Amino acid sequence: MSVRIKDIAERVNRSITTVSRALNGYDDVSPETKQLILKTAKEMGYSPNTFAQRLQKQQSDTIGLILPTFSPRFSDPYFSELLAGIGNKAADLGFDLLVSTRSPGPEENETYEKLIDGRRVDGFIVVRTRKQDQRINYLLSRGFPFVAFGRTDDCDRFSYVDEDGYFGMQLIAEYIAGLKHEKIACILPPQDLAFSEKRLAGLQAGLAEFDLTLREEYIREGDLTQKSGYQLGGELLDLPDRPTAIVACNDLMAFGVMSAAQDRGLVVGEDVSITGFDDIPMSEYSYPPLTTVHQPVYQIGGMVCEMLIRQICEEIQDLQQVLLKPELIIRQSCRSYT
Amino acid sequence: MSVRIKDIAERVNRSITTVSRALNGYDDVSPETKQLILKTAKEMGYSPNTFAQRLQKQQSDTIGLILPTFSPRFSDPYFSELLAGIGNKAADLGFDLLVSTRSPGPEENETYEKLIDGRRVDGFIVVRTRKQDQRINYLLSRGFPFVAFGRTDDCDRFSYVDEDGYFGMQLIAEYIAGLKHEKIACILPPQDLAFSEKRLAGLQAGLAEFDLTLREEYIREGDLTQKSGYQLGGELLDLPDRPTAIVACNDLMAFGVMSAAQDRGLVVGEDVSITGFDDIPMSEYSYPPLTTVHQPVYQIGGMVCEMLIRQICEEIQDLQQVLLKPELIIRQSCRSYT
DNA sequence: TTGAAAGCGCTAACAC
DNA sequence: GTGTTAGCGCTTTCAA
Repeated sequence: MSVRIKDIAERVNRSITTVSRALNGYDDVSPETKQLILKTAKEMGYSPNTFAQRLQKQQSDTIGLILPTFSPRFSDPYFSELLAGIGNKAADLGFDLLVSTRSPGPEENETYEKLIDGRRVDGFIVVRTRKQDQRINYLLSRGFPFVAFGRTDDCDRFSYVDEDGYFGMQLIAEYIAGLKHEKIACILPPQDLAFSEKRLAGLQAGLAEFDLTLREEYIREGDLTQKSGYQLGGELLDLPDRPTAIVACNDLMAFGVMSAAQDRGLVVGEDVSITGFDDIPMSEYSYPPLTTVHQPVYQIGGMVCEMLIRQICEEIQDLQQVLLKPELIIRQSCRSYT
Repeated sequence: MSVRIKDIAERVNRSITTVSRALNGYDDVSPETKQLILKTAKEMGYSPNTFAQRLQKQQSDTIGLILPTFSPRFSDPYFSELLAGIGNKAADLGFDLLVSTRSPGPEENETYEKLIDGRRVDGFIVVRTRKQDQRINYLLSRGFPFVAFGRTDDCDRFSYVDEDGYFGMQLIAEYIAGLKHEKIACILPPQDLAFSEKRLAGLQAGLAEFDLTLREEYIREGDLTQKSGYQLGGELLDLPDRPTAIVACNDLMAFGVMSAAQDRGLVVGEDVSITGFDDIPMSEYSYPPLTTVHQPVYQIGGMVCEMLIRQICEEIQDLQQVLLKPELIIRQSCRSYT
């Protein structure tokens, strides 16, 4: 039913080799033959069988992305944007994108293993890196190509793109401290994530410039969802000596905190100041609009993807390590403490 | 470097045929041989070359999903949840998921064509259906397997899962009308989308039960983003004879409308009532929490995926058409008009 | 119960 | 410039 190279060969009375060469643009085919072949191929509606090509070439022209889905309700605007960035770039460069969704854990590792063993992908993009990242260790141990979005505790052995979360939180800290807040609370990402301690450290460093420290009781650890922001923000706000500013380590949690504050009759940006991190589109339309740190997620997706593909094609050998300087986006969720 | 069936064959002194049969669980292999082969395969760390299998079997065990990304900043929590639903189900059933991201238009169609012609996928999941959907017409004309999430103007020729948006909007209408609102505005999805007119019709039908009609000047068409909700909601609120309730056709636009109202010093759920559609997680944490209609997107993703795979495997021949009854989720963004 | 051989559709080394 | 041939790794007839 579908046209093969052989069919074309028979039609033009040439060998399949010649057809193959013409199709692949080799120049050891006479112009006339080439013309003829190209023309008939088009007429017959030929298109190559991808799997035959891949089997022969021993490469899949496919990159893998395994999304860590924490909850069943994996509804994260951040990831859909990242996906678009990766997907569009991959398509531009002629690569397929194979996506798997697994929750972190042993099953996740098996998925990596399976894809490698079945030779189904040429490389991976690893997202949401952990401090000690078994996925990365595994990939490293097998010498399999990958690029990470994010660093780890030990990241001089692989290529990555990351945003400088330390610096980003420093900006937040300076901003909040500049607003004269002193009772500052923080809701951290899960501790095992690589960016968790960097953000905390940045916050502390920024605060230190103003001779401020973060009180132990003001630190909480969330899971990056609105729900946990709501819960932990509530706890913080119910403290006898309530913080006047709450720094959430991502926008989603910040929205949860806002909601908790509003439930308690507090006006966000008046009675309590709240900040986020990521600058997802929603943060421009929350009430009040959220002060946060921007991450160019779409572009990062594109960069990571391109780096990986170049690595696969061996256009680059060296490690590439990119650290982006984030930008503070001031909106209306904070005000000066008086 | 990687183990092939041939290597195992040599090791156990059997033909590759026998090895293949043992590995594939055929029962015309003696138990001992089978044991031996399985054992050595494991020892040698054998795993089959996917592309060789696929070439031979003439099927890809892969389903395709082409996400329509409207804006470069494709940040839609709805889709990440859908993706998780599809992805997890696909993995469970042993299928790969190939994801492409393209903005609607000619390029999008080429992507479908390319994947089919290269025999890279066995079927597609089509999302965000249009009234006249060229993607679906194309797939139908080629007789290529697919299942749609959503209907079209002419949808008795293919399998789909859809939520009954007509009914959903009826619920909204009845709720709003029951709250004594009369000046009710509506922000529709883009007209070319299939669910657009269904939602409008449902709204009108629900209103009609209360002898209410939708005024022409109160109808707007958005693009499903917060931004357009903000813009159009603003227009509506600036009307000399301002509506008292604004029905947005998805949650994201509803958030935009809320933000526009708040910018104008209006209290949402007091001065103006606002509703959404989808019930994305954010709608529970907006200020105020949003009254909306629930869509079980994760489950829908799973259903659609399973239907497609059954269709591919020819376990089902008949068309499957599922229409889900939605549920109204009442939160705090509306109040009785007095 | 096993094996030889053909073939899936393509590429490439080599010879002419 | 073109064709012959082998081979990518696997499955599956067919014959023994």
